[in-house]
Amino acid sequence: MTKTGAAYHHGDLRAALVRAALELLEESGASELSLRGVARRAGVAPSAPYRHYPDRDALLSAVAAVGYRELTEKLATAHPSPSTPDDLAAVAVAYVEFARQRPALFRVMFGGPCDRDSSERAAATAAVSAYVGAIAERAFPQGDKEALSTAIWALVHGLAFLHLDGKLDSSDPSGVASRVRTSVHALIAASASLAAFADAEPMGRQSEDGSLRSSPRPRNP
Amino acid sequence: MTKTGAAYHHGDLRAALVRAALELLEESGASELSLRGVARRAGVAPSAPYRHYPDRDALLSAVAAVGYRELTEKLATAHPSPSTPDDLAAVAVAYVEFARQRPALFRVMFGGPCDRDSSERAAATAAVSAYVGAIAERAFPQGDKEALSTAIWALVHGLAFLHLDGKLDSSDPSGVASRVRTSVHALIAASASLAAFADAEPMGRQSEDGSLRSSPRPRNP
DNA sequence: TGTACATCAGTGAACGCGCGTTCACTGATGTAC
DNA sequence: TGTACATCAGTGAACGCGCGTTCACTGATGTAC
Repeated sequence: MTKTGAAYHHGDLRAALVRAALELLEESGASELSLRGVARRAGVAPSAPYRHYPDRDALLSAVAAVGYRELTEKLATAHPSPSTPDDLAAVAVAYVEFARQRPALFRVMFGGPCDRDSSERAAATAAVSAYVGAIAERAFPQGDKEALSTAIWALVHGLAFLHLDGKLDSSDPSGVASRVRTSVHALIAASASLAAFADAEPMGRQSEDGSLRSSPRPRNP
Repeated sequence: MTKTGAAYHHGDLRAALVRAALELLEESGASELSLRGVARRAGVAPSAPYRHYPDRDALLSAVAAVGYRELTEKLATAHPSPSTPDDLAAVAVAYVEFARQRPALFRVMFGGPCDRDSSERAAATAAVSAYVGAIAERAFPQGDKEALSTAIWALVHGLAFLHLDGKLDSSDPSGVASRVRTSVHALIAASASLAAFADAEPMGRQSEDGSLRSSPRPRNP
């Protein structure tokens, strides 16, 4: 196992290929990856990858899986256990930032159908879902958690794509961030008001504003 | 101008190519379009399209432009001038439905960067934006309209993509629709409560915010 | 410790393919007189 | 109304390209004795 230098036996070509693919995505900005291109980048014959991946799709799935893991990490770094709206907004900003900083990778992760996929990729996707779900669980202690976590994920995901596609101006990072924060706060406000009504019944003011519950629960005496 | 049959001179190859491309997208489900494939489908030599489009990208942009127009139409059909949350939700459902029914076209429209594009495409994109903006204008008469319209667009766009990518289950159309409705209502609720606070006059009934009531409205004695 | 050998992880040539684009061409159309 | 001719909108062969994948191969590694 030669640690340094390119020996005949590479050592860990499997991982090196994924690394090479990530580099290409990072550099080119284009999300099309060719097996040959990746092999070239890894300094290896075009046929070498077939020792480690049955075909191109398998390699791509491995790349996507790494992307999911890194995204999850980035979100966790933004805030390890978000509970306030500000915390949540910070996580949302991190999500969109990830998409903007690594658009090609993001497209590999989310740009295409995911069927008949590698279990590695499926697992990594599930992890992201679970993570978002957990966040929502904490942030929306009452209310229709599933609906709210879906909504917030979709909101953030949509913001990411609209910026990526140039539908929203993303030339100014801080502008992007504040747009994300504003949107998230708007969505959370709903949950907050619901919570307020749920907890604090006395609340004479605009009580009928309770009309706004997304899933009308008659939790009221 | 031979109306029927394939003469040497096609008549309106320009439009026929776009039509052929749309058909291919519809049938294959894949969003990759090749110029040669489109020409083949239109029953024409591979070089013929060059009479009408400078290159492949130009044709793709034309296709995307048609997609934008059709999307706008579909939204308008869902509700010509949405003002209540239910109206808005109906439009949102139409948006996601469009994505689900024509995933490949949707990807052509939103799947890639949009820079240096045909003016035709840019104009069509702008039209969608404007349309969404106008809806938001009506639906959120007070409050930060721009933020809210961005948020709602992103929410819906994200829902569309997550379903497309299999991140959310889209096997049951009515399930999808109700998920969309719930999410939209949740977001709108925020706007309503914010508006209520903003106006925060003594506030007997929230009479003037008429447009914002979500469906289960007057549930109060 | 040294040798024989199986297995592993690469090589590199070759395959067939479809692609975008170009080019010289030609058939059809429309216009001027 | 009929003819000459320019222009338009196609054809089809050809270009070079990079792709995914296969195959027989070979160098390096590790294991059994």
